[in-house]
Amino acid sequence: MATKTRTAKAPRIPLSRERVLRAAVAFADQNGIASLSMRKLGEALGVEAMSLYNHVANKDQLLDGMVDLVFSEIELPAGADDWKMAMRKRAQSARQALGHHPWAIALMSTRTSPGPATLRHHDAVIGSLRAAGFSIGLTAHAFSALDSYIYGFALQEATLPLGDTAEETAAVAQMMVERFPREVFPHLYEFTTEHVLKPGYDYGAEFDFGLDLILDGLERVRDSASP
Amino acid sequence: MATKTRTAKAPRIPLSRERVLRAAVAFADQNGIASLSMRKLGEALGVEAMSLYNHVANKDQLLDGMVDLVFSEIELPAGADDWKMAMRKRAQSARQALGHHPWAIALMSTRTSPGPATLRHHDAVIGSLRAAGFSIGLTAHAFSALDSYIYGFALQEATLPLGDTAEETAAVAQMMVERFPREVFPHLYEFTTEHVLKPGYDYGAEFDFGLDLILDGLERVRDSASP
DNA sequence: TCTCATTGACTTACGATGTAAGTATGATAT
DNA sequence: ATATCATACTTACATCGTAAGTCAATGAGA
Repeated sequence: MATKTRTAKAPRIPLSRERVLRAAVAFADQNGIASLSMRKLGEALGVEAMSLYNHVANKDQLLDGMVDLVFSEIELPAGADDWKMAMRKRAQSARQALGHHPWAIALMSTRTSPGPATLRHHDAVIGSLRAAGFSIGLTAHAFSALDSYIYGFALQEATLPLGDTAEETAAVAQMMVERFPREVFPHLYEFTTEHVLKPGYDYGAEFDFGLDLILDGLERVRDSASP
Repeated sequence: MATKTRTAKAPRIPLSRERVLRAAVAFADQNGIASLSMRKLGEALGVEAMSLYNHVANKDQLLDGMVDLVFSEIELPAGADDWKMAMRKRAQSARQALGHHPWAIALMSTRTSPGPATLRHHDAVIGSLRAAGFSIGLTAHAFSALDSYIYGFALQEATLPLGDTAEETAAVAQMMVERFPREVFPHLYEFTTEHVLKPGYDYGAEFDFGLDLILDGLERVRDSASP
């Protein structure tokens, strides 16, 4: 009876804010953000719910930290690339990160205090544009347009019911045809049956089209502003 | 002792799905979506929580209905306008509706079954583009680009802490300068202090810039595709 | 080596939440 | 007057976030 309780257990890696946040992200990825509770997160970490409060002030701060962790996954614009390539890469990286964590978009829209990774990301984006000769005003335009597009696209992607496999697509098609009666929504009907549900269609591919539209437009505006 | 209980009360307007949804939207507008509960919504309607379940299947369906109600506020593209004007008007109307109900963006990203008003909106947008000579494929591009931008902008606007009044702005400025140390985030620092926090700046005005970027780009693509 | 402060995990408890199940009431139809 | 039916109310339960208090392990100073 050397020690009293809980002996012979695993040596117990101590918790940390980092570990808590990573576990929360993994949990939300698997089970959805709606079913993330402090108790279940504790369970996933082999710990009681209240222990988590030693590392995050409350659940809201946990959610803040999760969003920031997702932002930290986004590639910063590389100084080596020209601005267009740098923006394209970081946009695609952002889409990828938000695609891996579809719950992040919902969180972003309710949380108003950005974390350090988010701020670093924004700082790098602004720096990249400024270095490419964008005036402050035009940088604001570009930043707003690009980020709106990126987040909005991620939102639509998260919302779209289109599955990955062929069976999923078929099931979705069935549901859509039922919900979009040809007489009531003729254009939507044609659009989905003739295009979106056709075998080769991949909504993700739409991303680059809109992105290039914005990038080309920005380039044109920049060049016409400072000849 | 003619009747037994609850006599002499107001004649009691009966509940309806419509009335429940409208009350829910009003509640969320005033108190935020996070504090909307079935009990509080019932209270706002002078009714017990469980009575609401006679008109909505569960809370999720209530949220679905709320999103659809917001969509019903968005102006449909008018057939009389040329496509660009029609798209501009509906985009501005959408931004306005989402601005009035900032919680809607968060809901949109978690709800995958669009309601009738949402479908009607999409049908009208697709119809407007098709009528303007956009091919189905280009309509998909346009739809994706425009809606991504619109929702993303609304998301950013909902997230941005910038207040409306001068005092609010000052308070935000104070907070930002503290959180954005010049040495750590030099570009962000310059950007906020030199531009965003300057008296005349209004983030909402950025909307039209990006919108026109996309609309002009779409027009160019359409005209070069079918000469 | 012993002592003791500190850290971080555990226990208990409370009010609030979504909603299943059952009950009562008032309006309408016969 | 009676029966039917829609709709509101009551009760109950599992789960939630988290305040407050307890207890054990750790590391420093003597």
